[in-house]
Amino acid sequence: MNIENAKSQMRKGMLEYCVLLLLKHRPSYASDIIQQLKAAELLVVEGTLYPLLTRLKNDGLLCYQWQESTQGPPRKYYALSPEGEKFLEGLDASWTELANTINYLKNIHPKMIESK
Amino acid sequence: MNIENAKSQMRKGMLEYCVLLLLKHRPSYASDIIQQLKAAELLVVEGTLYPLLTRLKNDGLLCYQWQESTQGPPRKYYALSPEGEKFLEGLDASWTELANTINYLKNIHPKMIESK
DNA sequence: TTTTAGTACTTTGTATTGCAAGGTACTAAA
DNA sequence: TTTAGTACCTTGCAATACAAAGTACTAAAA
Repeated sequence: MNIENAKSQMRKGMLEYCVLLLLKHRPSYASDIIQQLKAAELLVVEGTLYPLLTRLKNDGLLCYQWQESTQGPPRKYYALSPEGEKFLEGLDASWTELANTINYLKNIHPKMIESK
Repeated sequence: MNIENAKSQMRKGMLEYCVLLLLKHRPSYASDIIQQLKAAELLVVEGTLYPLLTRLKNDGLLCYQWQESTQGPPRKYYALSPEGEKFLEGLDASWTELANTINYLKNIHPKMIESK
């Protein structure tokens, strides 16, 4: 077990949330999403993102539109569906809950040690 | 895809961090850890925790000691090894980074939409 | 024309790991 | 001797991140 693996594990599950957050603000295509996440210091690769987008689309959370590009093959622009927006609200709540839990665990008062 | 599954995915990778955080403050045995995490509103089950503890021990991050119990079978108390403490510091950094990333994504200014 | 480079989407195979379910074993009370 | 409580452990399945390889379109270079 190395720290990189651990970080990768941490990203798991968060990716879905991050992608939905991005798409809420701007419909994007896969390569664009990867660039945006990279800018936010979250590394993702194609083999991770494409299946994720397909999954979210199959679940009705995303829809897409093909769009011509002046420099290369056409792009698949994904955007949140109404269900996707609702789902994202749920994830927002889950994220807040998880962040609270971790902050709580990080701040367990040293007293707990003595109470043992 | 339902919200429960998504929440479960979010917990992935965080569990390891949470368990190490708990053990930093107090050596504990598995059932105790489950109770503590439950109190922090993070659900974990035996089938998840036991393999996790074994993994962390095999990686040299945890060590344990058997201890008699007055009411039942003996308990395996786990505690952080020196490597485990270092590892936890790395996870602290990763967590902070991830939390920053997500907060950044949550607060992307609407201007980004126009700048496209 | 053919080749090369760039961009973009997709699939396959592997490894990790959360979790449900079932199992073992010890203690103590009914 | 049976039942209940506590604790540890294992097996099998499903989800999914990722590496790697593949397809296809455009445009510029040879």
